[in-house]
Amino acid sequence: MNKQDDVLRAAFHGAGRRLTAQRRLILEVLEESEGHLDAEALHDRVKARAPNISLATVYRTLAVLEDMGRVEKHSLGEDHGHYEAVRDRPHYHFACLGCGKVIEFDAPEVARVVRRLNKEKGVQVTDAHLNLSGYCARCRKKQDEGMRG
Amino acid sequence: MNKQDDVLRAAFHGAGRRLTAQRRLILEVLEESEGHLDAEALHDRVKARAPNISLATVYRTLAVLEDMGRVEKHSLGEDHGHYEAVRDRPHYHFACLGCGKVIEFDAPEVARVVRRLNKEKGVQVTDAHLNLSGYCARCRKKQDEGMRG
DNA sequence: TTACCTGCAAAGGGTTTGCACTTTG
DNA sequence: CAAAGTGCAAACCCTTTGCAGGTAA
Repeated sequence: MNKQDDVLRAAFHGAGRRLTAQRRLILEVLEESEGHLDAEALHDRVKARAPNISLATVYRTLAVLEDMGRVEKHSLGEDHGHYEAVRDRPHYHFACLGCGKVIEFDAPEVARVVRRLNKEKGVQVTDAHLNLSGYCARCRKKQDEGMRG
Repeated sequence: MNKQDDVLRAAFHGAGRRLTAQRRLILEVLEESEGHLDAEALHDRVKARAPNISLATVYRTLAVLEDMGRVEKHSLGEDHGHYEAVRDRPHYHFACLGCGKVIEFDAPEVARVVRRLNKEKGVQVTDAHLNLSGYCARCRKKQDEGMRG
C-alpha cells in the first residue's frame, strides 16, 4: 500500500516474480538482522511474526532473493549455508572457531586481486568471498588462561 | 617398509593415529591429483587401486588428514566439499560458473589483510580462503558468440 | 482468471555413525 | 592383546521437490 511496497513490488516484478507477504517479511527480517543467519535461524525469526511460514518457503525465497541480487549466501566454516542481505560496500568475514562470532571487515585489496586476475587470465569475476577463520581476541585470551590454569 | 613410510607413520603417530593402507593410499591419490576433488571423485580414484575401500573411510580419512593439517577442505561454489592436499604456498581459487573449471592463483594481498585484521581487531587468523567466481576467458567468449548468434 | 506461490510431507544428496570384524603397534 | 580403523548399511541433516490448495496481478 505504501511507497516502499511499490518499490519492492516493482523489484520483484522486474525479476518476473510476485511480491507476497512471506517474501516481504523474509527480506525484512534479513535486512534488520545483522546478517549471517542460516535458514533455520531465519525461519525461527520469521515464524515469530508469521507462525505458519514454512521452512520450504524460506529456502525458496532465499533462492529468489539471491537470484535478484538482494541476498548473498556464504559458507562460513560451518557446513551449511548462511545468508545475508546485500549492502552497498562489499565486505568479508572472519569466523571465530572458538565462539562462532563473525567479524565483518572491508578489504580493498580484494579488488586489486580481481583486477590482476582479469588482466592476467582474462576471467570475469562476478563474486568474491574472503573467509578468514581463527580465534577472536576473547577466545585467544580464554585459551591462554586455560593453559595457565 | 621404506623411509617414506616411516616418515608418514611418524606423522600419524604424532597425531595419535595409525598408518593404514587405506590412509596411505588416500593421501597419495590426493597428493598426485591436481586438487579440488570432492569425496566421491576421490573415492572413485582410490577404488581404482583398492576396490573395497568404502566412501565412509574416505570421509573419515579426510577428516583425519584435515585435522593433521595435510588436507584442506574448500567450498567452491558447489554445495559440497572439495578437498586438496596442502602445499607450501598458500593459494586461492577462481571457479568458473560456466564450465566449472578452477583456476588457482597466489595473492600476497591476503596476507596483508590478515596482518591488518590482527592488528586492528586482535584476532588470530589460522585459515584464509579467497574464493572468486565468474566466467573464464573461454566461457566469456562463448557467451558473446551466443549473443551474436 | 491464471500463472505464480505456499504449506506440507516426502524425497534427495552429501556426510556421519553404529556395529561386528580386522588390523596396527 | 588392546586400541584404533574398516566396511557396510542405516541414520542424519540441510535442502529441494511434488502436489493440492491459495493468492497476486
